[in-house]
Amino acid sequence: MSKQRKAVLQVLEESHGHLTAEEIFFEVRKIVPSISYSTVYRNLGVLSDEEKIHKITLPSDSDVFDKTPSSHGHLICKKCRHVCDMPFEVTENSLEALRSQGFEIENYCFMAEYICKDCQE
Amino acid sequence: MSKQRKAVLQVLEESHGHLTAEEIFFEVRKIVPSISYSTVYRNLGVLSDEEKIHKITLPSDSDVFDKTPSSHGHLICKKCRHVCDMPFEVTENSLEALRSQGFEIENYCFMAEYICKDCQE
DNA sequence: ATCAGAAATAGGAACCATTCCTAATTTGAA
DNA sequence: TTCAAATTAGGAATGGTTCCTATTTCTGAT
Repeated sequence: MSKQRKAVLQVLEESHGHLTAEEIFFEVRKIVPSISYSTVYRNLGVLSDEEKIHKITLPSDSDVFDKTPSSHGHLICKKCRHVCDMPFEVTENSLEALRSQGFEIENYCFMAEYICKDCQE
Repeated sequence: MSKQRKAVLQVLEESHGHLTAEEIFFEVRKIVPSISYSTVYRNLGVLSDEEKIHKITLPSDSDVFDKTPSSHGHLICKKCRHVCDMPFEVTENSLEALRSQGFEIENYCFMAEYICKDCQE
């Protein structure tokens, strides 16, 4: 694994979990200053394909990359756009319901907007 | 309501329900041949704001516009990219579970990839 | 019916996150 | 060590969507 790819993975794993490509780019530059944007994107793609990380496409926002490789739901604050994970059982129950109706789900994206505690003032 | 906006709404309502802006543009041109792309987009935006239609952002695909105005889940075929609605109870149950955990959901997007019957050969 | 202001339009430029291209460099297996 | 395969940096290109502007079309009060 190239030092660039290693650095991309490291930044994501040492983060709180959800970063945009831009955030990753600026963090990785602290480790590999010469790295280019395209290398960050390519490695995020490779790492997603290898299922070491997970790409999340949010409506009207940049993609976000998640250190947890499997699909799971996300909650995003309508005001500050901060992303957090949805409780595991919620999505698990939905998938179970879909499976029982004959839909073999291979991958999914469940994103819900709410207003987080910090923004509720 | 301008004839352009009326035509955009009409095309969507007479469709099976899920069309991209491009598909809408070409259909609407049969009714109002002079219409421009920007007018289609602007009106899709206005109609979404007025909650007469609903915009769906799909990972790695163009946005899709839905004649059903409220949020609901979607199933998209991994091969042919055809979109259909998720059974209502599935998403309703998930939202209920989130609400019971204190998350007041205002809007959501639930999209699951599967392989539809036609593509399963 | 008239006319002023408001709303909407067509067309095209701009935006911007992401992908693609290419020549040069690095990697790792034998 | 060697050499093909993989990867890189940098920048150009892409493409869906939004924005800009001058012009046209409504609207409704007189």
